[in-house]
Amino acid sequence: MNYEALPLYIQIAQNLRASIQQGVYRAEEKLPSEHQLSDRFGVNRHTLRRAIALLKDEGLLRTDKGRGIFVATPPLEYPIGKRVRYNQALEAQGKQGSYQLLKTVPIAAESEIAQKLEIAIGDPVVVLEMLGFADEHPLLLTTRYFPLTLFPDLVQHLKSIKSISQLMQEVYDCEHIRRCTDVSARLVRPQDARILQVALNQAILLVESINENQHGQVIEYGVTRFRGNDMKLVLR
Amino acid sequence: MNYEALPLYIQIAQNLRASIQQGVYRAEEKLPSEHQLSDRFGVNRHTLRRAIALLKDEGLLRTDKGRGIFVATPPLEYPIGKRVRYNQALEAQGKQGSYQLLKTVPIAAESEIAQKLEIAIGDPVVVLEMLGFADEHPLLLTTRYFPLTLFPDLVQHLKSIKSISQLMQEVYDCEHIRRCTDVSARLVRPQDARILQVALNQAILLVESINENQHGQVIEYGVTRFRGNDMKLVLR
DNA sequence: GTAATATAGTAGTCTAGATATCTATACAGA
DNA sequence: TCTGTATAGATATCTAGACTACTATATTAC
Repeated sequence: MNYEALPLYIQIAQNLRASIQQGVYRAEEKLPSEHQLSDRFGVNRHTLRRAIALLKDEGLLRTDKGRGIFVATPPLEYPIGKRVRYNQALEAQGKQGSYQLLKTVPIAAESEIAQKLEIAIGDPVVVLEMLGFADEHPLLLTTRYFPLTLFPDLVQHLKSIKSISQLMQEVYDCEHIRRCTDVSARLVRPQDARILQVALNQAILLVESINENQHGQVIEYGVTRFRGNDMKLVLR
Repeated sequence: MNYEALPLYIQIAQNLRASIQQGVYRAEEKLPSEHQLSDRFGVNRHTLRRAIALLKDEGLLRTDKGRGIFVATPPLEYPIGKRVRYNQALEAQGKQGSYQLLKTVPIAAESEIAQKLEIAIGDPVVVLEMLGFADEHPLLLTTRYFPLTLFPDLVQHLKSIKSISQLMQEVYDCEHIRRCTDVSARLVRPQDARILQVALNQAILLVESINENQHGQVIEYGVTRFRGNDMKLVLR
């Protein structure tokens, strides 16, 4: 029996992962091109690409079309405020924390998002990815979708305003009401594990929520991953 | 500008996603083989596989090497409301709920249990361990503590009655109302994994609940472990 | 009848190559 | 100086085919 016969693309991913962790390639540094790397490992370019895909999934690498493969920077870049009520779960416990905005991407709604937000497919939506802290420790990672038709210039406002709830209230005169919340348990995804600073093979709480305003319009669809051991949702 | 020029593998994923949501393929049903699907969509097998990979990532599909592509079973929904009705929730989704009583042990309450049940240390309590099924598949494992002072002869009645809620209602004239529910995520314990028939290193939902009767007396403290992938708590 | 074996069908891996699309740069022309 | 264009190099997508490993089933041997 050949115990070491892991697929090549996994072996290559392990090799590159080690190189990055050992500092052979530093943050934001450009790796050799796919062509060079596939030559170096003696595999086909497609096999190498599969290894790169794994590492992208883990959040270790990032690829820019036409530019190259880069080591991803650990996400500690755009803090936009402190002491924000970033979700009902923390509010329910009267806890507050801080968060960092990791990503702000405008997209066109594909079918699932459109359905959740009750808008048409293709309508403009902004995706936020936020990392929430409690006592300086990463606690949750949330991906939130807001319809841009209801909130024009949301991306602009995000740069200057501290709290999403506050922004909703003050700029758009919009309440932030929970319509529906689904809770399940999952194993942490590799890319989330790094950001949440938990080991692989840890359990997380997966909370899916839909929020609406005072007129019953859906204003947000969000998926939050809580560190399962640290977090206990309390329902009363 | 070509706005519709999404990559083929994304279009195919959307197509299949819609088919699943529309019930063209039902839970646990086998999809056509990769060969057949790539023929149908008129693309290469690799392109199709990429679409399948997307849907596997979303948890919509599952592939078994040598067998085929299958629609993953969507998680059961478990509404959390005031009343506690385990079987009704399942039956609402077309599942037959049933229970197996694994253990019935009368004990004297130690401090934690006494505190949760709001009784004195040493008071008589009965511990139930129950395995809950949905259509013959183990779904949850629950350990429940009932104060025997409120429910004399509970152990006797358990042998003849199927539903705890029903027993409470009919024998003790006692409502079964949710006071407090805590939800977190854990890795399954090895001994639970065997009973729940899940692999080790799987995530489970850990639900801790305290229930009271119509007079505000605590009648139950319970700890339930749900199969995380199969169950979704729904709060509305 | 049962167990071993052959066979067909399935998903997984890997190679090979073509084309598309995006980025950076150099260069020519206004 | 600015702008458009050509070009080289990069990633992204797609096709084609070979081979591996696993599963289910039918067939054969006993």
